[in-house]
Amino acid sequence: MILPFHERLRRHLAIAIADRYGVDDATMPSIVVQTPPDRAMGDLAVPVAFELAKIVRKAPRLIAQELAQTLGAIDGITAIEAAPSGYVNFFLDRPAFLAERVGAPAAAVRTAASAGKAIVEHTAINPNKAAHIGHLRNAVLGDTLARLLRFQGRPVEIQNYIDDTGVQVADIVVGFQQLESLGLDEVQALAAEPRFDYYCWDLYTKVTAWYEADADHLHLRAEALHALETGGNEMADMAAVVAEHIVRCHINTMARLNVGYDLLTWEGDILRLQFWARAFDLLRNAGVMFRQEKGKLAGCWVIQIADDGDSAEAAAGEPREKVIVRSNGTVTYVGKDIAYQCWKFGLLGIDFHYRKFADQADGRTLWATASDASPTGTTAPPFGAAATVYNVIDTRQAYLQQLLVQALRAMGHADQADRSVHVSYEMVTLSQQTARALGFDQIDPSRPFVEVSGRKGLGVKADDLLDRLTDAAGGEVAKRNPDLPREESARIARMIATAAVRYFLIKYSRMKVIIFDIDEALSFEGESGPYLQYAVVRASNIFRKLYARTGLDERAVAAALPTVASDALARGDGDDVWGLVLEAARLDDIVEQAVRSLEPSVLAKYAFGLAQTFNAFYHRYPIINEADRARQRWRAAAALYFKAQMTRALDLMGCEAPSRM
RNA sequence: GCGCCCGUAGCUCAGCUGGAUAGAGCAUCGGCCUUCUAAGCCGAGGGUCGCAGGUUCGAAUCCUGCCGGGCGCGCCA
Repeated sequence: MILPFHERLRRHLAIAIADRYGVDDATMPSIVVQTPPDRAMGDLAVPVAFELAKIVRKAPRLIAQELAQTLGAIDGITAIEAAPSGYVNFFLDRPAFLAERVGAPAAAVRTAASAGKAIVEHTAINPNKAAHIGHLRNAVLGDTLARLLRFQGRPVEIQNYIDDTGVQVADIVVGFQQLESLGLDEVQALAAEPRFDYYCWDLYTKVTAWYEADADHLHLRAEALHALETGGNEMADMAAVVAEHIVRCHINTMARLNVGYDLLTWEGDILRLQFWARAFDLLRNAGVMFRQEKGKLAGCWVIQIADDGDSAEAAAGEPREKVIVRSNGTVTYVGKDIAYQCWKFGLLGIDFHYRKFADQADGRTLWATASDASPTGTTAPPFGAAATVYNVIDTRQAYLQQLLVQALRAMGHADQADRSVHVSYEMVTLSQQTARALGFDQIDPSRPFVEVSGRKGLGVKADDLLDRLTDAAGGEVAKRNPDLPREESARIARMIATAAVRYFLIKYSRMKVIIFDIDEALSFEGESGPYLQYAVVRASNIFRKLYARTGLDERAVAAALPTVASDALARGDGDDVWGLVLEAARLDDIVEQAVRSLEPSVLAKYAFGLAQTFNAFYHRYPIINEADRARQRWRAAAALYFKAQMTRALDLMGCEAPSRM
């Protein structure tokens, strides 16, 4: 909508209410604009008469009637009716509304860019094994959020944190050395092979079992971890090889889902560039962090936790403290995270060096942090220093994220604390059936689901899932479109697989545990990504034929509309056609709502409903064979508008609309 | 023990800042392919919105307390 229609309506109503009832700004009830359940009732509905009933001491029905009279003519609105129930209902000027939108460029940018840059951090998979469906939920949520923000005109920077110096990578190094007896060169050669991430997936499982078999083995992990943090040794070199190659595997997997990034932030660089030392000073000088001298945490640097609940410590009369620097001088995960978060807001006063990491399919360059200045002299765009930071991390880390915000606030950065958003979401688990199908027999049948575990190798690998979906989609495409060149058919199969996965992971609200069932995920019917794509394909087919037959093109359809009178959109007969138009017009509001609630599922549900509306329209109102030219044009215009809006919705979900399927 | 999340149809889930008869997909049953691709459409059955109170003209939605399930609370990340 060019000028938010609801806002204009609210203003008119506020004036009318003030005029008629003498209600001033202070007592003015909030005016909610909603959609009536039935198109015949109206296009917009306002229940404000219920609120006013209290103030004015009159029946809502009467108030609604009086408001409808008082309002008078409003541009773009053809009728105002007071429903017996007490609602005030508005009818839009249907032909004008549609004519204005058909063929119009992408929806208007609403949020001013002045809101500042947003950083969205997502994915952050430990670079020691293949990505699984749990990781996909994170990436898809983050990527969709980034697209939604960009749609609103917000500058967005997508970062992917790479924990290349953590225990998980250390475990793989231990595995190579202890279990496979491989040296650096051999690992290097192995890493260059395809599916290195799959190889490590299995190795990781073996190492875990090896630790469990003998607890003495664990000291080797500690050794490796220390070597990784120190750097400049064979273990660290091997870890670097592993991490670099696994990250490339992850990037390729994500690219299959149209997920891309702007920057990879390597933990190793945070360590080498002394980001932590800087954050340490800031925390200490602000008095947030101090050295504990007594008790069991003696020798640690800790921060006190604002804890209103009663933890074991609080019950014992001890203040709750979180260790930031261990007594052996190493920094914890929380410490590194605080440093990173500070850098994201530009509070550290120092920056990374950068290197080009890869070129991505959409043309964007993927950069990575570096510890040394680039010898080639390529200059990277400015990174960090955001106004808002969205961290997409599962809900199990809610406590840590809360801590991070507390630390920022305690350091005196209340503003940044307020703009640190934890986009939390529930985990992806496996259905009993799917876990069994994967060959896991040690499953407790009394539990509602089976938790995915990278350590145990229990999970559906992302690439396996995508392969299966692509195969299935390819078969369907070939069956329906035997004349399609193989290459084209493969391209479409990929689009369908992507949409199937992305939609599946987006349709649940964030705080719902997804119990992944392979058969359900493989379905292309009903509420699924392919269903949405199919609706667009049907619309495309209409226009391919219509243009060929009539010589009209999109422009001609749009241009001819304002002069064509028809009951195709009239109240009564035209309700269905108009219903499609109005539904398609809601995209902007939906995006707004999805961002406000950080809930991409809102967009998914809307898109599905819109596709359903179109499919019903499609079956009832023929276009090509419609003899009445005026009707044909208005219907074509409605379908055209649907196609444009649905394509935008798909794009926001990271999905493409195939030409055929 | 404390904190957070979930509880709506047989199953999986929507239900926007409280508002017009509680919706969808899957599953079941019954229709629709000489007419824009049936990955579709139309119809039927199926719900004490976990339970009990409270606020309100009005509660699936807000508040309180229970019940059931999940997760988190480390010198791990």
